[in-house]
Amino acid sequence: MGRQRTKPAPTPPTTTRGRRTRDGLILAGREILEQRGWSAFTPEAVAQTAGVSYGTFYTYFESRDDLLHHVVRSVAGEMLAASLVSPDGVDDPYARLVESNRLYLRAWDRASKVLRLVDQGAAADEALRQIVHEIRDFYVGRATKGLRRLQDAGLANPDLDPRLTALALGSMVEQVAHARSAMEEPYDEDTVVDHLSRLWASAIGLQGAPDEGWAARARATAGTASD
Amino acid sequence: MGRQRTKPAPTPPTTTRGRRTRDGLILAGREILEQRGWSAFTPEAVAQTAGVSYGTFYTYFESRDDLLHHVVRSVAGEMLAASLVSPDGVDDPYARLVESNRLYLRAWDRASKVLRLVDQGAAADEALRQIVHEIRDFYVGRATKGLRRLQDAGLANPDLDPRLTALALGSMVEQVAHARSAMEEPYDEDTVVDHLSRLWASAIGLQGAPDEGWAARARATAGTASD
Amino acid sequence: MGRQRTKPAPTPPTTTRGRRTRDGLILAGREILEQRGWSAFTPEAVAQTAGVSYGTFYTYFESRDDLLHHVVRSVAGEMLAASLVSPDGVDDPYARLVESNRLYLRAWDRASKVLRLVDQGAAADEALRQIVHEIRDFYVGRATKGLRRLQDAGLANPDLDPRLTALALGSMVEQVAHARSAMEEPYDEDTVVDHLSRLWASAIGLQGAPDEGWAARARATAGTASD
Amino acid sequence: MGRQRTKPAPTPPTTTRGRRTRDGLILAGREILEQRGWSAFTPEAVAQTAGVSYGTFYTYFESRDDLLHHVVRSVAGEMLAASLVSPDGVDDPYARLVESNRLYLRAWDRASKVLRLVDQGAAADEALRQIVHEIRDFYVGRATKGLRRLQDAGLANPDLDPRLTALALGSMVEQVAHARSAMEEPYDEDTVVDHLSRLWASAIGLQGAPDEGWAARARATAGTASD
DNA sequence: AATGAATGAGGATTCATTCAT
DNA sequence: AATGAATGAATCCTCATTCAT
Repeated sequence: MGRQRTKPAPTPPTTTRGRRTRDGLILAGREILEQRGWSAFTPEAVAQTAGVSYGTFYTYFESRDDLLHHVVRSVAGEMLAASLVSPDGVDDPYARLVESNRLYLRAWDRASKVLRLVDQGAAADEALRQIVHEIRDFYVGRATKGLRRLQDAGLANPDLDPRLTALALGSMVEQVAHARSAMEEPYDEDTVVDHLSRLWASAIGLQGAPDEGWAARARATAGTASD
Repeated sequence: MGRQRTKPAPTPPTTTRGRRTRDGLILAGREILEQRGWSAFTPEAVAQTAGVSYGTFYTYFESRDDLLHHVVRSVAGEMLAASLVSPDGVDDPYARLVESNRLYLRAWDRASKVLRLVDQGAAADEALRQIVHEIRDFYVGRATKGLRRLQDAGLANPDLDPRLTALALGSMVEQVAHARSAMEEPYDEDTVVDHLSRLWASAIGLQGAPDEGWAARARATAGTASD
Repeated sequence: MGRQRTKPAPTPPTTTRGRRTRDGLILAGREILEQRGWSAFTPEAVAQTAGVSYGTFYTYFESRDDLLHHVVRSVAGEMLAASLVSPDGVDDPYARLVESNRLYLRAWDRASKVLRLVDQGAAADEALRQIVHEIRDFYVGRATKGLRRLQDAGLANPDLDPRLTALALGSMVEQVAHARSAMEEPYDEDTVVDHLSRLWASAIGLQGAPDEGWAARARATAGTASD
Repeated sequence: MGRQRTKPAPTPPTTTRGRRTRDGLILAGREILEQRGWSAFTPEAVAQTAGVSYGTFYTYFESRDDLLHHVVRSVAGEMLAASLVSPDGVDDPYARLVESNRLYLRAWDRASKVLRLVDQGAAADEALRQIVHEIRDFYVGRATKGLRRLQDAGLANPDLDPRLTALALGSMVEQVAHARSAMEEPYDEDTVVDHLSRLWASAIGLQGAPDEGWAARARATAGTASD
């Protein structure tokens, strides 16, 4: 009796061809967001980039926002993948830090463009903003735990609030990743990872980190000089 | 013959009332950008928020992008003001670092929302993106010079690339400012400034910084323990 | 904090010009519905018929359905007006019946096209269908009361269910009005009103109605014949 | 040269299975029109309701309008069947009237939804509207002939125009059928048929009809009262 | 200066129909 | 004969901007 009024809600494709088209659209959408920004993210542009016709877009997505959801989820998935890879096989804390920073730098590099659009309120969708927050929380949470472990082991400065410190140093990585991708002549990845890791290590007073020696030498020199 | 002027090309207001209306529009535009994002930044919404009628908007601004220019310039001005205030009267490097971080934290807090929109390519206007880059450059440039001076004075780790380090630590402050303003229960400002400053100081190995002692003590303890 | 997401909801015009434009759109919409049916009822066609530009439509109406609401309300208003005019000053029940039928014939004539579209589910809007039902109910309700009064006064057949009878005879008027307007060569109004009234009167056995004599004469004749 | 055929032009199904699928689609189309209106009458919805896949629709029908044709023809067929059943075996005019009204009430009940859609100009197809007119004409024509016969036999009021009267009373039946099917708690069929028949009979002054006596009694009473 | 109505190009979405499998 | 993905013209709606008062 009651009349149906909800849109058919595009069904997931059943055939291989369908899945390929759909994935192509998501990928195209992501590329457009990354390279040309929100204002270029139109169904028409996405369809064209994916090499399909205009209406095909709506065979797979309810709306432009629906595609955005899928793109964001795809990006979020990559970020989380970067977190999980982080190898526990390595013993040396500094080496692990370097590895972790490299992964995150890469992950944020690709992700930040898309995630910030959402953050900026491009789409008026609370659920999306939630996803972005969760990613940051996950990232910071991981770093917080790592720092706390080091502090407990007496390998890092115990006077730092682990969470706030993790937030600050994680922020550093995120924003550097973003800034780097906007540069005309970006710093070389190794250089950036090296610096970020050394700064991070020194900031938390990590025992056995590369720049650890400098302070001692400096004090020694200063002592000599002042004598 | 006579010059053909399609558009009246809004003249700067001559009366006090005019100036007040104009400033009100700029302020309204800024508030909307900060609180509701780019998609809410419509001439109609701005006019309504400023409490004037729809058409009045175009009495003062050529276009929506024109207003955006003014908003961005206003924000940029605040950022630069924060830089200039930076007190040279203080002698202690760490104290100056704290003061500087506090000012930037505040400045980025307000500015980041607006500047990132531009960064995101909200407006297809190269000139605007230029302004944003200049602000960042100015900020990083200042920090770079400061760091170099410290290195030259033997007060900071000379093995760090000054520019990349300044970029990284400046990024930390910027992103923390942004993250803080998005939090439900933000950290208290003093706490944040304190942590950022200590992390910054430790990261560059600043002589005489609060956490300097920890490394020595840790080594001593470690030495004792291993004996 | 919460972001606003409801459409501005077009404000009623404040100026005379605005009101004129708005009324023109409603009128144009009604004419299109009456003359060219639902499928021709597009914002573009309405605007063009009203002699205004495309976008002006949306200055006054949220959507095509919004305009339909206004059109239906306007039609409904006319139907009700027809009911209220019905003169109580006339004493003779049959004369009043004729007057009433004439008014309803005219009212249904114009209204039926529009109201049936709604009835047919052109717009998926329950509220509209409700309005149509209310009009019919009002009409039938009036006729029901009139019949009951006549029955109580001994002037109409008391064996008839007043409501069902009112529904049936009212239906007759409505459908005749509709059928007439669809004819190539419609019956003349006076003829139709005369017939409807006589049929209605005879159907309820109204005392003093024009055809009352026939039955008696017929019986008399029949009697004579059979004699 | 060879005939160019853009479209395969659906052939009538040769297999039993094919016929069943085709009939299922027509039935599904009809149900959708009756229950959910014109706007829900999409090839997709029809196919889904019939339980076949999307593209199968076009295996059997050239277009949506093609299916509509078939549905209308099916409905029209039922209406005509109702007319033909009308039993000439019954002698009593009133009894025949009752039987006829019952059949038409049922037939219009189902048919009116679909036929009115066409009438409303849902499909921009003149041929369809023609079919609807023919049905009404047939119906009214039958009633006209019946009435004329009664008048000639001295059994009905000869002062009524047979065609206009048939139109009016037929309209009554049609519209009551339609109104009844839209009611929450419809009147019971027997009650409706009884009332429609009595009203019809009284309206034409049918000799020997149930309410005939009332007028005489009323006059008698009135006479007595006035004495 | 101020107002608010008017404009129309641009963008999102629908859906009848076609096509490859 | 059946399937469901692909197509794109047609349509609804938005909103930056212009204009008459």
